[in-house]
Amino acid sequence: MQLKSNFIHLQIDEDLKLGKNNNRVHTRFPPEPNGYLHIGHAKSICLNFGIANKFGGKCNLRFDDTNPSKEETEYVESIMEDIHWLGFDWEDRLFYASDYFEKLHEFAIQLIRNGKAYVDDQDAETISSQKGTPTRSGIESPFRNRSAEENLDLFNRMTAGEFDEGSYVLRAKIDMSSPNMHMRDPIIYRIMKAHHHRTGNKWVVYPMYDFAHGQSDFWEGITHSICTLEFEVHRPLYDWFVDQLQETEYRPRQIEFARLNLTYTVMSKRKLLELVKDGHVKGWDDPRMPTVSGLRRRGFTPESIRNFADRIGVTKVDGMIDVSLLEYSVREHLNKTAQRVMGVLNPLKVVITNYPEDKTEELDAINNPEDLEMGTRKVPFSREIYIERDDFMEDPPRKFFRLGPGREVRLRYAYFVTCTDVIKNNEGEITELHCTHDPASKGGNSPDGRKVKATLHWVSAKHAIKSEVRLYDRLFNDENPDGHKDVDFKEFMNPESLKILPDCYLEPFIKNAKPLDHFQFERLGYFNLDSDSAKEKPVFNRTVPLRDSWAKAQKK
RNA sequence: UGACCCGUGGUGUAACUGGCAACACGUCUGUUUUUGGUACAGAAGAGUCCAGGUUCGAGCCCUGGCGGGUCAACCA
Repeated sequence: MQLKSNFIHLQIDEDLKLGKNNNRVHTRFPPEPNGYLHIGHAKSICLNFGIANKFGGKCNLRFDDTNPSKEETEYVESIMEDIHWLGFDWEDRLFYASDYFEKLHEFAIQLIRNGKAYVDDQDAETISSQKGTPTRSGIESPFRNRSAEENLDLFNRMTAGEFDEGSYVLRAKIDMSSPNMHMRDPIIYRIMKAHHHRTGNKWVVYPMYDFAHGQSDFWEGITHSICTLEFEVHRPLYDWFVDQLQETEYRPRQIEFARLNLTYTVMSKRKLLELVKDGHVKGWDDPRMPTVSGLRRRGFTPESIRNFADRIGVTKVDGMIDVSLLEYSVREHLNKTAQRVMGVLNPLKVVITNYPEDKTEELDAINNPEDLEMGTRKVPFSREIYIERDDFMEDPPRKFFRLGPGREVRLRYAYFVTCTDVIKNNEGEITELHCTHDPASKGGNSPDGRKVKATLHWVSAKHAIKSEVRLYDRLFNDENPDGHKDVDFKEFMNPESLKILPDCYLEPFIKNAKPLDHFQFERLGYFNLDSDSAKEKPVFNRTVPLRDSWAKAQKK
């Protein structure tokens, strides 16, 4: 597929034209392993790996693991799985910021020697108060001007574990009166006596993001370091550190783009973690989550996510994308590829009164009208079947084309049937329908050329596979759940985001389904087999319903 | 009362070094159809935040406003 061009591609073109970095293009995707990847990360992954592809370059995977208190191996593993599933590969270029702890530490010492970094004894609160505000410049720390020797000694003792957490930090010596807060002597090393998922207890001092990121880029030979908009103000600091390292023409360049915002969803890892930890969803891969693992379990395909990422484009405009565009992308892909099958979600029994009791016929059904090469299958038909309750109305309104008393409709791939009787229980609820079929219409066409207005899906009662179907709706009822200053995003949770239908009937074909297999249940939507399935009871997730112009018309 | 960034149909993006605004989704109409799906055909919908300026000509360049976002974690 030809990827849409964007402003970053244009800038890279320009860099190439200028012959920068020996015409190399090298990007990286740098997740912090403190949570699962979400659709916003997918956008970034498609961007970074996509650039490597387009320009014949490379893209590294680098875990940004400089904060041991939040990072875990579980996250590392899920992230790698998700990237591969999305269809991208870092080959042999798997890195960690922690790979550079040694070099980073040496670099810090070099800065100290050059009088460009110093140890500060003050606590967090004091340092913060001296930082000033965006509109008022800061004041210098009383420890700012001690000697390189003293700084070196203190930093070594910090490293050796002689001090408590929070008692000392190492700061870059830049400019306390800079209009850019990030240049006001940023902290570059802090003491943390925490177990690191890779380096264990080797270190008690850890570099901050700003001190690790650009340097890691530099050492990996990254040419274009693409990140989200909120890091824009960090760029001067990124450049400042690179200035200290640069020894040849080679230089990485940071470019920022707008992160993805989707309607009716929250995207911050902190909030997603909260939903998981507090049990509002069943885990990171709950099919209602915007995580890659959640989307996968819900039945989204990598292709559809990649197409979505391409469709939404890449800019610096902080916008909000309608989830319906994501849904469109899956429908588009699944329409072309999904095996069709018939399944009844809200069953209503129908007895074909003029069909023999013991007879069963095997009818031919097309597996995918969009791809005839997928062939056909046999669907069993018998005297008792189930149809969708919504497909019958006792007193149908004008535009209702489906079954009603005395009406004739087609049962897909089977027969024309006419409703003769409506059976009710004592409460007046419809429990059963009696119909007659026209034997001449076998397969779904009448030789006399008679037309019917509707085609219904159905399942033979005695052959049906009973199964559970889970219907999902948006997790939040508000378009922008975390966009309200005074209301917690959880206030907007949709109590009906999950509806479980325990007694659905599916045609026998789905017996062979494997977890994650995609199907279109004809006239209903796209579904896939959930990992919760048991042999006796399969469980299907509804990925997304089909477009439904009847339902839409009804709303009016 | 600082710095940086952003401002094109309802939404998201286009418009190469200035040449009377294009595409996708959505919406609405029809056609086809053994899925009220898909496909196909067509329509409506912005004059590019505002005001000046440069120019034969500006969404693109300049100036000034207005609106929105980001930045004051020993998070990333």
